[in-house]
Amino acid sequence: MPARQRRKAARPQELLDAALGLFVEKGFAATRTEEVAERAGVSKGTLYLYYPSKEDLLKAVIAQNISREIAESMDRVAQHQGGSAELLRQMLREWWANAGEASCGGICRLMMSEAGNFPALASYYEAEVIEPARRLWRAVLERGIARGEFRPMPLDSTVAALMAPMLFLVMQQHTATSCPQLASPVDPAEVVERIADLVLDGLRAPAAASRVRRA
Amino acid sequence: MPARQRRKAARPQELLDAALGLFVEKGFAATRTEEVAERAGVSKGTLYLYYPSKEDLLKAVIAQNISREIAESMDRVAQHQGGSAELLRQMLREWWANAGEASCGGICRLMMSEAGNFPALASYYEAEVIEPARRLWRAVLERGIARGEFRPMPLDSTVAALMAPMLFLVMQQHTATSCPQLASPVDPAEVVERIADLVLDGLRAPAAASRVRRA
Amino acid sequence: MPARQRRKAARPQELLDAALGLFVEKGFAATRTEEVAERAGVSKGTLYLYYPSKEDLLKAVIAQNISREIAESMDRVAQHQGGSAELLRQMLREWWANAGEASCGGICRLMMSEAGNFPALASYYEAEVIEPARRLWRAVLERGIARGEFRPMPLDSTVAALMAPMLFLVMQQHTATSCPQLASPVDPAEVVERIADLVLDGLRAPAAASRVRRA
Amino acid sequence: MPARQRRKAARPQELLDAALGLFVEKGFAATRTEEVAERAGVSKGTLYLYYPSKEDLLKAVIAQNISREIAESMDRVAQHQGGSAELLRQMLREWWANAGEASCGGICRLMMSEAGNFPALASYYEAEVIEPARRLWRAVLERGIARGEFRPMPLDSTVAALMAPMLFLVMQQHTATSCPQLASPVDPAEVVERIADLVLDGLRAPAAASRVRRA
DNA sequence: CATGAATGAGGGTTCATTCAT
DNA sequence: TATGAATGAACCCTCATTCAT
Repeated sequence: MPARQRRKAARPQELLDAALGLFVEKGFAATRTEEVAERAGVSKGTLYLYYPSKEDLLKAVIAQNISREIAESMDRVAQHQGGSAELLRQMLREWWANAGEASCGGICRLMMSEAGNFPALASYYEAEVIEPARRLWRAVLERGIARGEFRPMPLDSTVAALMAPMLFLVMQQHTATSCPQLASPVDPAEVVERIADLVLDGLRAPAAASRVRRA
Repeated sequence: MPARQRRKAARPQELLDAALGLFVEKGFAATRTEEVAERAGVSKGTLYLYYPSKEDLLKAVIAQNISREIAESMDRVAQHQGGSAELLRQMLREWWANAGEASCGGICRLMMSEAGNFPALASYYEAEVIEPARRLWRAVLERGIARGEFRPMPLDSTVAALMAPMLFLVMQQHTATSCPQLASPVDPAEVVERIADLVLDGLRAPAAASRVRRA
Repeated sequence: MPARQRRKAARPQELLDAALGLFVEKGFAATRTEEVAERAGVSKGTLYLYYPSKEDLLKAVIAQNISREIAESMDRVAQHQGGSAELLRQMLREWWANAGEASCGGICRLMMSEAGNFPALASYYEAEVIEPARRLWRAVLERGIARGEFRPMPLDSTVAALMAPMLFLVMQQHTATSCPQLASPVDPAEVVERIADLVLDGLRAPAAASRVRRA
Repeated sequence: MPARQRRKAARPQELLDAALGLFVEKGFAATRTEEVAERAGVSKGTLYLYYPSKEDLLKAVIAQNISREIAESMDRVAQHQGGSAELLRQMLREWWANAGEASCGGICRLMMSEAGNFPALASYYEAEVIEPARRLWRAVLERGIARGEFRPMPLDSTVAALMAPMLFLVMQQHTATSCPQLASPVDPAEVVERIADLVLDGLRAPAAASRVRRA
């Protein structure tokens, strides 16, 4: 494969990475297309060979980066053996590990800012990211209930109650990248553990809970 | 006071209200100064008689709107009589009532998007809003521990674990205003109750907790 | 009336005049909006206070300049007293006087180049300019036939045969403004007379013609 | 000659044909070089192997297409036997047949739009196309006068008066290709006949004309 | 010769900001 | 003080042209 073609094949991903970084750091509006091109090591015009507009670039950034991560998490959950409490704690940790450090958190933040200006993008995000994630968490809760490990509970509100703090943490983490003043004063990983401690007490089936406490 | 002067005295607040609404609906970058002036019922030029730039307007919006709400919440907590669990649940509800429906949620969202571009603003926000809020929650936890109602716990991470879901909910609520696709499928007030249920189980002192369960 | 308002009232016409001149000299695509603004004595941004886009500016240029001239010519024809041959000759002269020296010729030329790119504009031009002009010429011919001055004839094709050379002359004249190489080597006014002679009198050999003249 | 070389030899003409078609349909400015290449079945870069710039391509298009057609017409005239009136009518028809349906009309239109932006091209066009055409028409008139078929006349203005409507018709015809709204409502071929009738026969009232005819 | 990825100057358009009235 | 016409820097995007392969 000639060098030129190798470059061409790599371009879209290089541009997406550059765009992701800048959109997440500075916001969509505050990022100039020329900066994206520069960070990707190409000229302004080249960007437009791959993405027809700045908005399409944003769509591609979101489309590409998120669906994949969600899908991977779902796989891991499906294969879990063992207690549901441990599974849930692991999911919390894993989400943090993925989203907190990878791009996902930045994208959540981006969507929260830009959704109003790009309704089509918001619909896509809701359908491809948020809803699958909800199903993922719901599956874990149902598993726990079915196995008698979790007490019966209203599923939808519990799912929301579990996702909310995690989503905030990943957004906060990415905000801190470009704005250290707003960084969490405690290590977010520790907060994740604390969240797990708190909610697992509330989720456990009463019998199990008392047994644990007595131990 | 003649009507003209009353108008003049009210101008800054009218401009701030207009700016708050628009910044929160559309984002800072997507809001034009002319729109702000129009919503406030003045001309484009008049805006600049009161605020020297769009950025200064943003600062004033944040400065004005938040500190007040935080201060009011702190007052209510200081005056509470009764159980700490109930106090905490009430704080969660109250925050939701205030922030979810008033402007505070929109400002959180705004800060999360714009902090990177306005570091000075972020510092101000951290010092005047976030840190006081943390002190407020910490005070409640310390009260509960001191009264034997809550078990001993790592305070900082618990505060973060409590604030995170609430902050997410208010941001989500305000996102939904301009983007219905991203609205929560469950009533956020219900999610607040569910959060309270979950974390209070985890916070209660063991003795108290087991007593509750046995009952 | 304050000076500022007087300026504002005059702006649209100043911009239209500047745009007409430049579009006609250089063509639509080759004219930069900044040039139009400069010729009108304002800055680039000001143009957009009056016309929302370059294309709308072109529409306004055409709408404004032509309909008026056509309407005036129709008036003059309606009021003519005397022989139809002389009326027709006078119309040819007048069209040349108006169109050849005023803006109309430039606009014909502009339409011929740009019609394909702006179909809506072409429809407007056909309905508001071309068709009224056809009616004007047709009216003259019908008048002559009714009065026994002209022989019966196929009207539509005769109208086309009369308009064609005149339209060419005005376009040529305006081309010559920006391109002297293509100027007519004979005075177009003389060509107009010659056209009148030909169509009124024929190309026949002197013998036949002189017999006619003697009559 | 191997196929490859035949292809290579044909390239310039294929490019010129493609360019002619597009320039005439959309105008010079609105045609992208890539479109020309695509229509000619080559890549963008290849175009530049044959023509050093878009402008040079335009020059070649004009140079190539017109001179040839003019030359052919002149030949036919020189060989004509018979009456000058019939010769002239035949020339009108032939011009229409050639120019109206072939490329010449499009090029006239193109020159009229672009002459101002390309003075060198205009000079070339004047010298190679317009002036020879004038000589052609003048020769026909002189022939008629010499044979006593046409009355003496001012030659230059008569030539202009004859060419003007024909040039307009071919331009209009080509405008109609890309803009049906501006198409002539009468068949141009019919208009050509009418032009011939008029200029050969006059617009006079039947009385005058019949006297002539009787002679 | 042929390709097509890459370039970057240039132009249309927006909008925060100014200032004459 | 209030207005709103005017400004012009900045940005998105296009496309003629180049050049490594």
